[in-house]
Amino acid sequence: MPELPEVETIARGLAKRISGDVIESVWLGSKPEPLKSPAAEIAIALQAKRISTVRRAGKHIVFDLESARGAIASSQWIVHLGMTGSLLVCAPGLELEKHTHAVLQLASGRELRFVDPRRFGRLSVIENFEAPGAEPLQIAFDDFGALFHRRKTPIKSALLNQNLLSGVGNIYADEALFRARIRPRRRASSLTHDEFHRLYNALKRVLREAIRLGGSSVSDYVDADGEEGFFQLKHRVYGREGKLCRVCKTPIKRIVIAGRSSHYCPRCQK
DNA sequence: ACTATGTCCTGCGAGC
DNA sequence: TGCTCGCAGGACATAG
Repeated sequence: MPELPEVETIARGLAKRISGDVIESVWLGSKPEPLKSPAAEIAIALQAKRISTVRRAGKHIVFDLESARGAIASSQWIVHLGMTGSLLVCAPGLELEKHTHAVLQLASGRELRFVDPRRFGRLSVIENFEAPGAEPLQIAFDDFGALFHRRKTPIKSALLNQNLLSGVGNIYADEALFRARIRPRRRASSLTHDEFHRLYNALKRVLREAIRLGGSSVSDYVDADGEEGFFQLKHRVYGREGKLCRVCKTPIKRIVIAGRSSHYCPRCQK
């Protein structure tokens, strides 16, 4: 469900609310595990650890942990929300929502819960985690171009490849391509220097604006405070098949690229 | 090495 | 009202 702006919003909300809190105990649902690391390993790694910070890396939420006694322990709890995962901070004893897979009891008395109906989300404990791809908001233009300009795959697929850029998903790929006036099926290698430049800038702008508005709430996304985002009001192509382009009034088209629905304006995008 | 396709899950809305 | 179908913001394994 969440892409970079949504994950950023969630991570900021969590950082604000639970930084400094200590994990007293851990419950992990059994079942087909949404776990990347073994359950016992995760439970042990989280137990009695202090959450020093919460931040985003690509689409991952990173909890930096340290020993509750202040000793250095550079392990990190990594949460990937998949499509439908959410992290909730709530009062203890509140009835467990269906599809709750993890509950952390915090020293402050609250609980941090991981809920994920579709179970595409993943939990793991790693040391020195790094997302494989580059951060779209950090990368320099030259590196951005170098990442893509030899690839024969559609530019849309390349944008979704997390090993290249980390954090771009289906909504923001479509929205950035519209703003850059580039069709999603274009081979990445066919883009001109000017087009790469437009795409680079469009992607940064769209991600920054989405973060400012708290992300896109298109189905059930809410941030750590239970608040919805507002960027869906700014979508120009995503989810607008058949509706009129906000720029030229041509109906927006929907096609499938690499199994993902892709939206574009046949007149504005070349 | 790079690229396209299928699969993992549950829930929801559209259409009949 | 109740059923089936198609679709969903992600990422991986597998096949070509």
